[in-house]
Amino acid sequence: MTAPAQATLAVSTVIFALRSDAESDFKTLWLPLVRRTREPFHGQWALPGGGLPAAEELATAAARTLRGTTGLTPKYLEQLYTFGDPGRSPGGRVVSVVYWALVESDEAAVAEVGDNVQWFPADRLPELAFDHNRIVEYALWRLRTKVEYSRIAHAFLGETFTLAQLHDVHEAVLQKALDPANFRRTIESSGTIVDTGERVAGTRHRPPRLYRYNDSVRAVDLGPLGPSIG
Amino acid sequence: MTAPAQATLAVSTVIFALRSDAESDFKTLWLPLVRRTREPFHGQWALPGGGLPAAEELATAAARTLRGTTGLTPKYLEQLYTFGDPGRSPGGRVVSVVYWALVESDEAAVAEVGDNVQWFPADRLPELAFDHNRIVEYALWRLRTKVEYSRIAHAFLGETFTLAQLHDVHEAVLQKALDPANFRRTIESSGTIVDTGERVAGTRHRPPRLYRYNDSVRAVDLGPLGPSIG
DNA sequence: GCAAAAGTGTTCAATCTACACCCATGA
DNA sequence: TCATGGGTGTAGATTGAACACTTTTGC
Repeated sequence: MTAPAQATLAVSTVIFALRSDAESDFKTLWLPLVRRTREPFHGQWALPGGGLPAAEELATAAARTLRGTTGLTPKYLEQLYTFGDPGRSPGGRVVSVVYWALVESDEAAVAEVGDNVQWFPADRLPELAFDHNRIVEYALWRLRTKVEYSRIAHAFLGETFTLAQLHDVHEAVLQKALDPANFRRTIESSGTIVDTGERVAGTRHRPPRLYRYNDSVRAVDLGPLGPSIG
Repeated sequence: MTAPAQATLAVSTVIFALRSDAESDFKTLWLPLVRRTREPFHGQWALPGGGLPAAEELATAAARTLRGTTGLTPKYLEQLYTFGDPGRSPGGRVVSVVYWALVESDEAAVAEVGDNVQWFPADRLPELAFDHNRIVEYALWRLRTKVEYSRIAHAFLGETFTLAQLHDVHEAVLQKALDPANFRRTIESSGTIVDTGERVAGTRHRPPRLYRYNDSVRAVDLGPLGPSIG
């Protein structure tokens, strides 16, 4: 008997950014997809990714893919799940280690990047190649769950940010209104942000404080594996 | 240039059971390890597992390994993490998809199984092969975290159980005392267990009720991927 | 002063925690 | 009837949601 071919190993990444959306009061989640240039699923949209180079870390491969697709660097990157059903890829088994990432929401970067890369709103995706629709749904669930108990929303923002901006990010991700007063107290008492002492000038109302993320609490978000994940 | 060999895919499983322990008031967590019969790490203890057969589901491979090692069937099985550092295995890269499982704590089954399989207390392990000590630590963290917000502890018990038994499992996993009165109310109001109407006779005190796990809430434990995982 | 958003205070209800106490059985 | 664990009640503390209110700026 002939030994069946070993499964192929691939790394894919679900990349989230926030963007203003004409169809919604909230900002909404967007993600970049790449058009497949060969079979199977030729011409359909798929998650960015590819085979795993022999000497590359899994997380590094995910970050490289992300940079190659969007030109951006992930502000947050975490392993999501490994999908390996024998039938998920017609024509040869592929086991995909999937990561999910948050990137800073620069409006310019979320524009069209090229013919074969395009950003889509996460809740209005076309039919994707392979089982990628299911993967994105799971990534969305993880993002929404984690935003509630962890403090990762700042990854959508720049180095410093106002509480109102962070508030808007939480609202956009969770798709529900959050009381600004209670939100402020919850975040402040969590110790995850630090007052920079600066304020934003030039608004036509009371100038808000600028905060910075407190790096010393990051490890908690990921559990024991945290420190080793970029 | 020669293309470097593709990484090898393996599936390993961290298997937890509860067992009485002379050195502790609580029951403690034990897990089975297998002695390696070849290099690398020849003679050292390692997590049960092996290469992924070409046509086998990941979770099925984990369950098969579990059965082969312990003769038991998992009451709970979930993917833990995929470990793929290029340097984690001397002599050829191995990417390991690791599962964790809970099995019913039959004292007999947790006895010595053979020369090359042995159960160890989870917090007093020898130095294991590869990065397996780190993997077990992560699995322990996941188990303890998940017992608090999910209701998986019943997987250590039989079909029916008393609240005192479930209480003892929680105490053993979390390694701290839990008020029996409050524990009862928390579990009862969660809707995860159902009163069978039966009681345990023959105790020399008030006979406790027997409960059964409520299957209809299981899906919540695993999120959107739940239903497809055995 | 006025509009607008920043930021604070306060109330009420829900939940958690600790612990007192009653119940049902075997010996 | 007593010892033992099963099971219930309840007061106080903590947390969370709702919303009125005060502050600080630009115009």
